[in-house]
Amino acid sequence: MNYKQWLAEQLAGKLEGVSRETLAELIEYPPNPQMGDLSLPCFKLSKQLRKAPQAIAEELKAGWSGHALVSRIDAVSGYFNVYLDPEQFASQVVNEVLTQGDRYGAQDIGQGRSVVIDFSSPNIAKTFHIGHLRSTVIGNALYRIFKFMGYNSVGVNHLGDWGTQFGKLIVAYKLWGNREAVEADGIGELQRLYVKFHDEADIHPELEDEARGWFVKLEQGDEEALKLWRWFVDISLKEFQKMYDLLGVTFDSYAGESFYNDKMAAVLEELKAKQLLEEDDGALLVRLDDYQMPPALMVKKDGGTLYHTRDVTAAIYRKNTYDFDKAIYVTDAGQSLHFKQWFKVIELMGYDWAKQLVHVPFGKVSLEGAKLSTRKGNVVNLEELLTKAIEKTREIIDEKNPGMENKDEVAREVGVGAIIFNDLSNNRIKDIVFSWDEALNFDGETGPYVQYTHARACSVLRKAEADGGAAAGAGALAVAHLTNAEAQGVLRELYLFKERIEQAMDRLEPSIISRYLVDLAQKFNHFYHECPILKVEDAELRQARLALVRCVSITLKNGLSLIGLKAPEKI
RNA sequence: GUUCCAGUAGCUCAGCUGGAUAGAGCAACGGCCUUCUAAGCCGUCGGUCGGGGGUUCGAAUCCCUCCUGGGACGCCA
Repeated sequence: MNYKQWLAEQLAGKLEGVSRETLAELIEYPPNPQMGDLSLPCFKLSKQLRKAPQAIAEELKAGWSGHALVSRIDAVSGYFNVYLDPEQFASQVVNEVLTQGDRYGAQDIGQGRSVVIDFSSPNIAKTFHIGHLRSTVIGNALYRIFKFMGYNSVGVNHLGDWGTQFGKLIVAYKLWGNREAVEADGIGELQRLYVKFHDEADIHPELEDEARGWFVKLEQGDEEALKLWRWFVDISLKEFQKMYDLLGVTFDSYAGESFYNDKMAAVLEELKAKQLLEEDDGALLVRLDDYQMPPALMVKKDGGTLYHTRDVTAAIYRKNTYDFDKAIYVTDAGQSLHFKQWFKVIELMGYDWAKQLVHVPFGKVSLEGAKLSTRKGNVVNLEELLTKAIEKTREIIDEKNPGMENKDEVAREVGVGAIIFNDLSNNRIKDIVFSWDEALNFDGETGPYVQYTHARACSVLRKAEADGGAAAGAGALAVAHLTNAEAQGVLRELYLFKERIEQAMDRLEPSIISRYLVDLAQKFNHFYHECPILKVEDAELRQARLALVRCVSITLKNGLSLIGLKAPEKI
């Protein structure tokens, strides 16, 4: 149930010329419960109605004919405040959560339309480090959120699997590498070869020519080059897959840069035919002066294509393949101009779906002030980070819950959860300075805190069942008992879930969910501490509180799942 | 130089796109486990919302300007 909409309907017609839609937009939640559950600030209506805000509020109060859901109304300094009946509210929220279960919060806004989400997109033969983590976890969360909202999410991992670096890698491998070492150490060895190439090329510049030569061979389909390239890709993907498995991330397509090699020529032809291409110093570009942007380079002097070319090509391909309603690109904010440029190119090509393209930028990750750089070795390897988080979790479990059965699994879910949550807990646009202490801190507003709260709720429910009482479902009739401040605080939070997911989707901001989960967990922990559940004598009250605990466990689990975290029942 | 983004408590951040007394967590200090998981709860301390103008009933939020930090700006992605 949507209370803003509901109240708007109740008030519609009471004020001349003010529509239900206008009211729905104006209605808000007061900052604290003493001021009610819903409120209509009358200031904006003041001009239109030519009355003082307080007079409008009074008028609404006087004209209020009462409603079963409402226990009290008031007009206070220009606000029309509505106090919901606590029993009705409790009953309605609890029923809704229990009935919908793991679908609580879901909607069908998308109605099956497709959203293509381009995320993660690591470079082949390079370490998967914390710099790639952001795109991966933000993209994954959006993927899940859109799905929950009725969209057909399509996850695309646009692999960096093409480019001159493969020429270098082939040269380095042939000169200094061997099969055993690469098979043993995977990306680590490939990276070592790549670094060695650069060191050697400083002394022997002719290596660069050789590398260029091998890349040309690769482009022309030379069998040896292709074979090596495929091998490098396979090895890298295998290692990436390990990370994706740990993180619980999946993709529907791994079509990366190489996939578009044979599709760019047609797009260039199209650009030419549409008279958008201009030659400048041997290069081909699309002028964007009219839009206050530098030109988009499409073809280099040497005939090579660029990432503008590839992105335009990929977008057209994806539109044709998936017929998306929206195409989302999750990359760091440094690429904002690039996206603005090629989105404009799509528009200039006459495609009205240009407005369906969105860039979702996020802030930089730095390491205690220094920029992350693979070449300088100034990176935090994601595998190392996850391993440490899992180990630390395992230690805490061994200390606090040594008798637990599936310790390894839980340690993995909580350790990885801590890392994911840490990355999603503030606005994506904010820069992050990575700190081991912070990433491995499990107190306060963290993933483990939310997971712990969920496990705690589950524990209560488990014990209730063991006591022979039916913990679930049956609480509906007695929930009228949930009228104290602590329970109402939890209920209010539970109610907000649906709205928060919608916001997270509209703003493409997973942190809204993370924040929400912390809020809900805090409210629940407060309730848990203040209100005995299993120990209350009154059977109905006990039943009602158990139902509320059930609702919290359901909602926490649903929310955690939306941002890619597991919700173990024991921690 | 042009342009984009950020600036809120000692630190990390929320603040529902203009509403009621600016909220959390961390750190510090003080309480709470013979009782449902202490990865928890309660309390104390902590703020000229970067500065200055403006818009209006009302501004952390919108506009202008300045300051500070970061990013982007034709053949890398």
